[in-house]
Amino acid sequence: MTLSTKPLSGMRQRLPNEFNIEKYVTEILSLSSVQAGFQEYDGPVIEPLALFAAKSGGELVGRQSYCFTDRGKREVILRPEMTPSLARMVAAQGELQLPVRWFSMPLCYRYERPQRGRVREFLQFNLDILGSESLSAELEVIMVLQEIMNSFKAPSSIYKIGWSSRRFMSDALSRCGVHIEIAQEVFSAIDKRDKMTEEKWANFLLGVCKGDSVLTGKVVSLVSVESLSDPWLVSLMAESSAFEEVVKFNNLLLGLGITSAVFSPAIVRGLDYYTGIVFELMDTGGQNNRSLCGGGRYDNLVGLFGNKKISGVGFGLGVLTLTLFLETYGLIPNSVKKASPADVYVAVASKDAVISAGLLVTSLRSHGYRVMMDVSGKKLGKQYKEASRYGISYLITVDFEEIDTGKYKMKNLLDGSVFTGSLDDLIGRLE
RNA sequence: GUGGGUGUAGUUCAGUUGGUAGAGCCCCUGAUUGUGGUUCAGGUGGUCGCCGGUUCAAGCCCGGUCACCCACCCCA
Repeated sequence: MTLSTKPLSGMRQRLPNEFNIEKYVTEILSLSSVQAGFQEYDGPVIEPLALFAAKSGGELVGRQSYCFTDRGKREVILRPEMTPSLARMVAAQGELQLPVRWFSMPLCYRYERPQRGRVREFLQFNLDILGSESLSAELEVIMVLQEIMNSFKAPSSIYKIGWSSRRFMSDALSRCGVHIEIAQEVFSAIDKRDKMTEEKWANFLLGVCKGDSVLTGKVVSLVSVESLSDPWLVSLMAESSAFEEVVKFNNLLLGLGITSAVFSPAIVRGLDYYTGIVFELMDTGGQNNRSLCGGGRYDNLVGLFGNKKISGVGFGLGVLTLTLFLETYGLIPNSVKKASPADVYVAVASKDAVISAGLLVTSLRSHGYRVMMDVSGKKLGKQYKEASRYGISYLITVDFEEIDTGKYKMKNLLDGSVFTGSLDDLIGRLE
């Protein structure tokens, strides 16, 4: 019986070229975080099931997780997301200086059927601020997100950061007359709005509201609101602190000129632990239906581990979904897609020249160049071909003549020019 | 978990009303070339996903099964 050449469904396996692209993406994410004063952390891949059962949302743990009983009879789970682990880490550090600004690039696991932009093992960039209740924390996090998109040279026309507030929506819905018992269902219905036509959705909502057409009409107006100064909304939300917060946050965004951030009352977010401002990053072109990034404020997560009350705000961003987004808009530079593995290829003309070639290679490497030496033992023509296929710019041939004279022939494979000189000459010639 | 689609060479795909398998690219060899890129000549490579059925005959028709892709669900 022969083994399959494929990895398990949805599991990551990347060839060097694909790896290069992923590395380009993750490095920009890390760099943007570091530039904003965030520090990197990591946590365990395997966690107790209870950590997620408490707060993540039923479906995520119930149906979409890799969980099993380990040899010590513990119920464990391959982490489907990072935030609960983060909350525990912060809760455990009594002396931590708050607020903390941390980021991470964990592999996460979800047992779902794979499709475009969704696999079972995926990198999810996470960036959080814990221990600040100020709206500045939300603002800071969105500023970083904006800076990330700028670093990828993504024009603001191709994406938007939609945001809303859970607290505001709860308040607004109850002012519309939505009974607390169906509030959760209404939330979930609102979340589905983009998935169907307006008519269909209105009908669906009518069902959730148990046929109350007046109520349905109000909810429809609410999620259709485009401006925070909409008179109907302003009068509905009179003296609402949640509304004041939303208005204040909107002004902060306007003040900073973050125009890609748009108030969108229909954004709810699926994870149960979000409490305040929530946001997500979406492709406006419709090419990538999945949100690239989702986040918001969670107030009570750290409280699971004791009496401490620490509020946090942050987001998770799928490296795969982001990469797909960048690829559909041609934002992965060619230099990344076709990165050559070396600056110089050292061709070995005969077996007896190996030692001399090796010495040359060592010397060039010590000068900081990426140098590949032939290991095929094939004739020179083939070695040229290999170097050229790798996209390597320079090729140095080593043969008896070179060994005797100490002068090497270096060919520029891009323009075909040949240069002859000593090792020092060559180094001077390399960029 | 639900629905749709596709499985033929390393890869992208053709394959007629059923008659024993084809192309481009890649790869290999040789010639040409400024020792690689160009051009030319030649070549390797396939239990047609798997199992069963119909038939004189199945890549093609039928049933089953597996795998992958896409969408829903959920979410990154």
